[in-house]
Amino acid sequence: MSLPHAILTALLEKPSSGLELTRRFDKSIGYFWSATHQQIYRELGRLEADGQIRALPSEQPARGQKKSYEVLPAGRAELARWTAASQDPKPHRDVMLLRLRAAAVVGTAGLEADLRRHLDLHRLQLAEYQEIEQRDFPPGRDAPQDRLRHLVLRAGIDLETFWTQWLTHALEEFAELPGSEAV
Amino acid sequence: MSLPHAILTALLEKPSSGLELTRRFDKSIGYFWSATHQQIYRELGRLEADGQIRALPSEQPARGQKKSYEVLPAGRAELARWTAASQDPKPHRDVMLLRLRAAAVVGTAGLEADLRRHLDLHRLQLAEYQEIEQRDFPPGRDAPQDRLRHLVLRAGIDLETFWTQWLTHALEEFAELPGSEAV
DNA sequence: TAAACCATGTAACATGTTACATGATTTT
DNA sequence: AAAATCATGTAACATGTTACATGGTTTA
Repeated sequence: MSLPHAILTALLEKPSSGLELTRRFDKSIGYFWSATHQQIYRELGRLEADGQIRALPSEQPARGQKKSYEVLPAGRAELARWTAASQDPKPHRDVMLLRLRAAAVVGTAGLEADLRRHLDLHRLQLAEYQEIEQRDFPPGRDAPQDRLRHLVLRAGIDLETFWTQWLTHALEEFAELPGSEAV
Repeated sequence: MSLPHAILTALLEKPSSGLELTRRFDKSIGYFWSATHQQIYRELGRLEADGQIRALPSEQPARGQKKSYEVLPAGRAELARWTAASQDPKPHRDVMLLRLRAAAVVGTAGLEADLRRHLDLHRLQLAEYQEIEQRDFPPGRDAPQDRLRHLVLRAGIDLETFWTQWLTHALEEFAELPGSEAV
C-alpha cells in the first residue's frame, strides 16, 4: 500500500493532473517508485472517492479535459500517519541474481552479453544521478530543507555505484570460468 | 514472470515438495526472491499442467500427503532460455526512500525510531551473510562451481553493507535537523 | 485423546501489467 | 481536413497477499 502515499507526496509537492503525475513518476519519483498511467488514474479515482484529494474546481472535468488534483487535510493526515508508522522492510526481488543462480545450474551461455548491457545501463543511470547532484546540491552545506532530498539522491548514487562495481566483478569472473556451455 | 524460474532452479538443485520449497524460499533463495507457500503451490500446479515438472512417482498424491516434484526436460530448456534471454532491469521500489521523501513534506516525526529499527535489521542480515561466507567460502580460490554462488552472496553482503552505511548517515542527518515536528 | 505440527490446498482480494478506446487540441 | 499528440480512461489478465480449510502425523 505505497502507491497512494507516493501520489499524495507528489501532489503535496505540487498539485498535478494524471498525466503530469505520470511524467513525474517517470523521472524523480520513479527513481524509487514506478507506476504506469493506468495505475495512477485508478488510484486517483480511489483517493478522490475516499476524500483524501479533490479535483481543482477551476477546470471542468470532461473526457480528454485536463483535471488537476490537490490534497485535502484527510490526505495529508493519512500520509503523515503512514510515514511515521513502523513498517518491516520488504524482501528484495532481483531478477539478475536469480538468473545467476539459475546459470549455476543450466549454464552461463548467453548471460554475459546481458550483464554487459546492464552494466552500461547502470553506468548511464549513475551519470544521470551525479549530474543532478552537481546541479541541485553544489558542494557545501545543504540548506535544512534540502538535507532529506540529498539523502535520497545519495541512496540512488550509492546503489548504482554498487551495481556497476558488482557487474564489473561478475564479468571478470565470467572471463575466468572454464566454459560457458550448458551443463 | 520469474517465480516459475525460481522454482525450476530450486527443483534442479534438489527435487522437493511444496513445503520444502517454501522453507528454501525463506532461506537462501529468499535472499533475492521471496514467495509464500500459496504462491508456490499455485505455481507448482501450473508448471505440472504445463509439462515442465512432474510429481515423483514414488509417493501417492493425497491431501496432506507429501508430494515431491522434479524438473522435466521441457522445464530445464525453458529455464535455460529464460536465463540467456535479454531482460531489462526492473525499476526499484523502496518504501523507506519514499517515506523519506514524504517526510520532507509532512515532517519527520516518528520516522527516526523506524530508521533505527531498520538499521538493526540490516546489521543482523549482514552478520548472517558474513557467517555464511566464512562457512561456505573460506579464504582462497573458490572452485569453479562455487564462483557464481559466491558472486550472488557477495551482492547480498555489499547491499546490506550499503544500507547499514546509508541508514547510519541518515540518522546523523536527523540528529542535526532543526525540528522533527510536522510542517 | 487433545493439542501441536506437518502438508497441501481454496478463496477473496489487492496490486501491477498490457492492450485498447475515446475525446480534445495542436500541427501540417 | 488529416495526422499527430495530449489527456483520460476501460478491460482483461498476471502476480502477490491475507485469511481460512482440511487431512495426516507426532507428541504431551
